[in-house]
Amino acid sequence: MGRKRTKSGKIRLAEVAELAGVSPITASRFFRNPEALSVAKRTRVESAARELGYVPNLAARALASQRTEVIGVLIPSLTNNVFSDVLRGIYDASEGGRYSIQLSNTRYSILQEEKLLRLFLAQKPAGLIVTGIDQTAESRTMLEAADCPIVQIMEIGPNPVDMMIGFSHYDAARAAVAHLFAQGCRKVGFVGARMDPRVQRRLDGYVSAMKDAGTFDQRLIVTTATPTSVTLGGTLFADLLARQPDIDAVFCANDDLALGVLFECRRREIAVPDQIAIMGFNDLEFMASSVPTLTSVRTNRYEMGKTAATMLIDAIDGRRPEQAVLDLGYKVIERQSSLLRRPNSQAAVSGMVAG
Amino acid sequence: MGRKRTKSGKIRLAEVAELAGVSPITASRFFRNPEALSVAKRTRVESAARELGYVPNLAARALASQRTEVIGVLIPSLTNNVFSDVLRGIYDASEGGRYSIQLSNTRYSILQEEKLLRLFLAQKPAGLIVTGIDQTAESRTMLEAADCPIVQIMEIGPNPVDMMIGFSHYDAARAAVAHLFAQGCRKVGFVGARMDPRVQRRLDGYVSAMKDAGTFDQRLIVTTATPTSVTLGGTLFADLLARQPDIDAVFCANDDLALGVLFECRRREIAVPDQIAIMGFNDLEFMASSVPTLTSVRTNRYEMGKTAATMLIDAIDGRRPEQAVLDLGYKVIERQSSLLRRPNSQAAVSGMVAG
DNA sequence: GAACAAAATGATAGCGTTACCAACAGCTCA
DNA sequence: TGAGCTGTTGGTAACGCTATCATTTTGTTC
Repeated sequence: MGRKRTKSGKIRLAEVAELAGVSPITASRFFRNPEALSVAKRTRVESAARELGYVPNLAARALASQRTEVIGVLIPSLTNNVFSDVLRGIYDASEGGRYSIQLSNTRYSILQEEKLLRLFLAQKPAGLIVTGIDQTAESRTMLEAADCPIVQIMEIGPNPVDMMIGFSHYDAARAAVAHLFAQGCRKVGFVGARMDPRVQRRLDGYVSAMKDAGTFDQRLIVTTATPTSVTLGGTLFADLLARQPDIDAVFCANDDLALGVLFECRRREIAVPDQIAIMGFNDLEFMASSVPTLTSVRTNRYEMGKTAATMLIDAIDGRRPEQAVLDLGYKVIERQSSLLRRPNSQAAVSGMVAG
Repeated sequence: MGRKRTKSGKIRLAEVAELAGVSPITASRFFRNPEALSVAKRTRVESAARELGYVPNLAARALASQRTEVIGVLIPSLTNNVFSDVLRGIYDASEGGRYSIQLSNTRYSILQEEKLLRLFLAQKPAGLIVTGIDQTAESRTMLEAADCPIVQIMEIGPNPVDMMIGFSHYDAARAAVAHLFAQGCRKVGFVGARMDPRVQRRLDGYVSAMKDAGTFDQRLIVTTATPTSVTLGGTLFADLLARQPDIDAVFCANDDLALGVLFECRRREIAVPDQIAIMGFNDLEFMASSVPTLTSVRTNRYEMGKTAATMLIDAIDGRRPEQAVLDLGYKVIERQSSLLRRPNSQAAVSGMVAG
């Protein structure tokens, strides 16, 4: 009896095996572990597959092998530029490989995250990338019980579930404030929105640096749970000014806010940096382009995503990374908006950088 | 013989059926079409499933039913704000439903798109969302042969593959230029980057409007294939100025470029809008916040994504939309950067809006 | 060249679900 | 009363692949 196609005319593994003159299971091995075949059969299966245009059926593979080739990614927001850079890194690293990315956004809610986690884990993903270190106890338990590699991204902290890549937002904020102090600023305001755990830790870093310098004042802090935006930066800054007209610098929890502050200064004809210095966080592209250019803390977001996905895939394939926790560091990028007393200093203050 | 669990301890449909006292196939029907069961059995299956914490095995379902519950989404870029808004709409619309989103980015390459399309179609997706109307002939053939609903997003044009949702970039650009003319501008420059098909059509709209007014001059156009950025806006504007110092307006193909132009004007102490009017495209959030505020053309990106996904899911479930092509229109948002002779006019010029 | 180990290959039996068709109950209508 | 519906339920056989273990082939050693 000749080869029999499936109804839909699709090529199955059996057809490839028949053309190659091997058993289906040998053909199957070719796609999973080519080295296990003799060179002769390897070539035969390869050309048979190409000739027939064989495409493996992932559903059948998943059912038979009891695992999927899906990497789940949980991020808080699809809109935030910060995450789109990370995402790009993740997609770039996974491209061309056997694993596909399944993306979901938690909308900055750890309960939503827990729900999605449950959903993901039910599908037995090959690996998982989750944002941050502030999961619910229930999520934490699920993650620890999951039998797949997991990478926590965006920040580092104690007790990683598995692997971890990011940097210390606390330290980065301290470095930012230290830079402003070095420029001669004393009354440094803080403007923050959304106040997710990482922004909160930046605030903590700011508070500790201010306390160290003996210049801490609760009234210098303006925050809101509202999602961040450029417009909001202006609004919050206006609030801050109304309360504390004599501030000499503003540390913004992100660059959008910083841009909003800059615009608000322009509207009010406040000279930047002469009257007020401005500092952002993340170093988005536009920070180097504004007038004046805006000082920020550079974070390696693309690299973070790319490395996270690479580490994860390696771990899935049984190649555990040497160090499970990777600190990608940060770097204060000094620009016009904060250069006061030392206008010619263009040196950068770096955080710890691993790798 | 009692119920026998699978090795992994997972609950299968068979266990649910046994507890409910029905056959597996009846239990299966409960999850796909509850109305087909009698009320008694429906209740029994439902509580059995809940009691056992049953989660369907998607791989088995896909294998048996010969189709997946995956919606493929092909977009050119993960970084571009424009697409992140669209994506958010798509995810919001699909959330909680049975379909999951599989995202890939084509990096603005129609060859990459063709490759990804082939990959996607091999998995028999439930539906497909693709960006734009400029596929390769091969892609077009594959799309037309695909036995799933398809939505083309971002723009509208003739010969939809299936469904289509977007707006006319050509008309939107013409409306933008018309607004500038109405403000008394004559020498309107064009600044564009990346030059993907939609930007190209905006350029075409600009050219046609300029020709209609008899003010067209090839030297007023500065474009590059480089990815867009704020910094690039400044650079391109500088090129334009060097060539045509006497322009009185700039129409930017997107808002990032417009912001870059604004900064460059500030650097050169060019008064906006008095010396040069600026107009962007997309109306990103910061446009309303800059100094001066920036005129732009608002496009309904979130709604586009949300509606596209909703239409697609409806079509998958057999509820075809009344109209296969949806024009979401656009709206010129007049702001300070372009208000010259009629500084108090805040009226908006709208494009055709369907739905 | 026999004995053994290692590498390569194959046969069989599922993986958990749904498609397909058959069977049956309850109802309407003549 | 029974033919003919309609609505509901179940039995059987895939879906296309891989895990497991058995078997064959090849290589190595003395």
